[in-house]
Amino acid sequence: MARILVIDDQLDLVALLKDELESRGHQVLTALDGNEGVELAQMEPDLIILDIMMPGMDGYDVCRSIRSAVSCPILFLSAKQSETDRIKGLALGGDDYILKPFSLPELLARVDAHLRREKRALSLKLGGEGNWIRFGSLAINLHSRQATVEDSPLSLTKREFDILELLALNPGQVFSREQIYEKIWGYDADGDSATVTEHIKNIRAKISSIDPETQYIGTVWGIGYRWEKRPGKGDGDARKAIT
Amino acid sequence: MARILVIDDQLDLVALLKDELESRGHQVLTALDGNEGVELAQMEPDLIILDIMMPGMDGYDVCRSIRSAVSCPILFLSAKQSETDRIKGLALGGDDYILKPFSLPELLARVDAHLRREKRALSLKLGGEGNWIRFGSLAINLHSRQATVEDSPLSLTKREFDILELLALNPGQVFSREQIYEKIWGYDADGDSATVTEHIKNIRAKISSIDPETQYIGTVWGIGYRWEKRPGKGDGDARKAIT
DNA sequence: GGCAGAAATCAAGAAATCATAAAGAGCACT
DNA sequence: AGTGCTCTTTATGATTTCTTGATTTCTGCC
Repeated sequence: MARILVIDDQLDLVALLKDELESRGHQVLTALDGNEGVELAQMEPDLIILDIMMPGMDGYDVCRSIRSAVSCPILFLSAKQSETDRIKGLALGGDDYILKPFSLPELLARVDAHLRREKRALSLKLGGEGNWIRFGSLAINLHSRQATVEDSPLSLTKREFDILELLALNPGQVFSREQIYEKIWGYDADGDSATVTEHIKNIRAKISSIDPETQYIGTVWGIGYRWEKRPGKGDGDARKAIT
Repeated sequence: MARILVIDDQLDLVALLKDELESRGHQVLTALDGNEGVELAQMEPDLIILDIMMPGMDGYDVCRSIRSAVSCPILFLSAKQSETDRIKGLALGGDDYILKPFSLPELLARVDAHLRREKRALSLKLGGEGNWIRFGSLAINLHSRQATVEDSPLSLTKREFDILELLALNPGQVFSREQIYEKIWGYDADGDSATVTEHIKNIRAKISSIDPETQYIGTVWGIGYRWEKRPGKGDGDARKAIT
């Protein structure tokens, strides 16, 4: 469901949280110290649970160094009871501050609340239930997972929709096969990113069965694919036109 | 700054919060019971502080009835210490649960944290693309790996883009062929840096097909190439000027 | 003006990457 | 178990890009 990063030097606690969160269907990354945590924060987790008291780089340090790059909610975990500590944590860019020892159900509830909110904020931005997000002649409804081109419905499979969503929601941005694979299959999936190529082909085929004129998904040679904001026509060589 | 709705039947507490929040620049709406709260929630506040124990419609009821319509964060305020109450509040769509009596600075810090997060979530997704770096009439977008000269798109191959990026991001700095080769192909690549020459040629050709007037990439005789901060005109008299 | 070294140009072959097709594996639903 | 759909893998051919070496042009200097 979500990717959660747990950073804590207490092995037993990390194991407990990992178990519980995984049993709820989440993917859990764990780090046993601050440095490792900063590393793993690059994996774009959806939420971070961060212990404050750790040897070496403490939770505050970790938060400081990742906050600018990572926009997900950060939950501090700490035995520090003092009010100033709590305020410090929140002021540094934390989103919640949970006292140790904590109640596991409450922690889980808070995690859910944060994830739910993140999702809410996203869907607010992207349009709610009945809302279609439009990209030129493509329209996507994230809620019903439907897509249309020129108002004709596309019948996309799950993976195809995932890929289309990723590309269309980030118009213009280039994604390598590997990036696409990792984002959709998960960072630890083992498989060949060549399968991405195949899906791209199928998506293109489905789109062009409706609109053969326009090339929506562009190939960036040697790099990957991108959703063309201003799609090129026909057999698609914006390139030639330019050169 | 933000519009905050406070729903609580304790008049003194409401007044206190209103004062504090307003002194921090927020606009504060107040409601003294559940029904009034539901009414005011129509005003699209950015955040709601909601007491649980109120006569008549309690905080849970309020939350239930507005949650579907209001997407902003809801902070529960309650004297109920029990874990199940806290979990209930969070499960109903609340985003935080603060025990009474609370520390005012902490409450304010939490309010800030929630507002900050909301802002973060909104500004983030979708609407990126703004990452064009401009160098005079050249613009480069690292996300989409596109470059334009005088707003006309350049269609560059992978290596060409890499080289252009290296040069343009360090305007004025001279790079030898070997440096360019090493930076882009990797320190352990085996090959002839003469190929750099060829790519430079191609980049120049593509640029001058759009803007034949200006020389962007200068040759530093015996040394290498550099991006001209103040490009020389025409068929390359920049060179003389440089040497 | 002529010379040597450096850079630019050109063309063609080599290498890398992508598109396509086709077949096999996995999965859910009967 | 059988069917149908989706997903994955593999192989092949087509295309683009990169590289290389020969050749020409340019630069700085005598």
